[in-house]
Amino acid sequence: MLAQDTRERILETAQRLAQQRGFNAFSYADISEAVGIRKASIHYHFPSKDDLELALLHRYNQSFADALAGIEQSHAGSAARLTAYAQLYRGTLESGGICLCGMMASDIAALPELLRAPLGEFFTQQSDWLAVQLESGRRAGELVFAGPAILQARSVLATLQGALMIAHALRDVALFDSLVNNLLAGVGCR
Amino acid sequence: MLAQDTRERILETAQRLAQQRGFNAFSYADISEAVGIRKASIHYHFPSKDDLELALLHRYNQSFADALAGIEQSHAGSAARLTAYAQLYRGTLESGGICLCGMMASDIAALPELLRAPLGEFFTQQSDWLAVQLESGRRAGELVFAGPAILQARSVLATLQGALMIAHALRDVALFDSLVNNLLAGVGCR
DNA sequence: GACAAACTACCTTGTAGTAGGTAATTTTGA
DNA sequence: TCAAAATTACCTACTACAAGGTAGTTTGTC
Repeated sequence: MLAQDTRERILETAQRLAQQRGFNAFSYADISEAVGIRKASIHYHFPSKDDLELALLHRYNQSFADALAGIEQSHAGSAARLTAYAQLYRGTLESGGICLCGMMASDIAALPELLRAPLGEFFTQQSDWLAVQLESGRRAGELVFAGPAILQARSVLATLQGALMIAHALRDVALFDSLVNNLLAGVGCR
Repeated sequence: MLAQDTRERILETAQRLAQQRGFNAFSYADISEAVGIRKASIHYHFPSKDDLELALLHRYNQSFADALAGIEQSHAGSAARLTAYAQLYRGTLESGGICLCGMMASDIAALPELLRAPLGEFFTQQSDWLAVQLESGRRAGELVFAGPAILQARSVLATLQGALMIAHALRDVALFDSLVNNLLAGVGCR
């Protein structure tokens, strides 16, 4: 088995566990069992848990950047793009977790300081992208909302994160869907 | 010292730590140090951590019920009541934490099953109260929004929880304030 | 032979929880 | 009424276990 393969499987497992349970509720032993290697071998790839968590965040930011680019390529209108964006979150909900960065935001006070920067980047990245979509949608007459697009973007992000968290706790995907519908209707999506 | 006193101080400390760090990031040792009694004495009041966490949730639900009654008594209009409601969350943010139930929602998969019911009650309690305020505000011509009040109420709750979480992670109270302003403006509050 | 990637075997610390004891207070019954 | 019995609220000292992490070794591949 290739090294990159194992490294990737460790990251995948760690991400899944972190999104499902939280950053202080998964262990090297959990990963070890799921991946099928010994605990010490994980330390070979990620010497400390801090290293693993940092890699997790960077990977997540990158995968979201890719997903945003994918949405822009496959969806033309702003309304369609926002809808597709919400589906990204719905996916994590269906696999039993919340947004990795939402989870990290909750757990931040119990995590190493060096995770703050990439976490901040995530929220900035998402808000900025949403603001671009909202603004261009408004200019095209496709969307309707008041005030600065960046403020509306942050509000959309907060609502999605909150909806994800609540729907996760109540194990109610339909609740998430209805909140997303309401949210999109609020910016003029038909 | 009275027993009720010690019990209460344990609960206060545990709540603060849970809101700041999360349910899997505070220990009996942490509480022991803060309260000034031995670890074993906490087990006298709360035999298991499950017992403590359950008591924490019940206490939180009760304190929120009291707070809602207080708002109804001290604030007349729906807009004023919604504003006061948002300030409840702002308080926890300023003391370095998020909503206890928001934190528990994130951590739910790593927590005992018996906490699900009281957690669900919290979200129902809050949504229902918000729906009453929204509906009566709309009838009085004080508020403006489309669709069922209960859906709008859940949306408001999700946004507040999400805003709290993000502002907590970024340590940015001003961000929370701007999101609250935007949220209230969205239902027609002036 | 050199290196990467895994292994076994261990260490230290921190975790919830238990056993048993003690001093002070409260309850009980002749 | 007042001593015996029970209860409360704490303590010291411990257990069992799981956590992250380390040292040194083996295995397989260029």
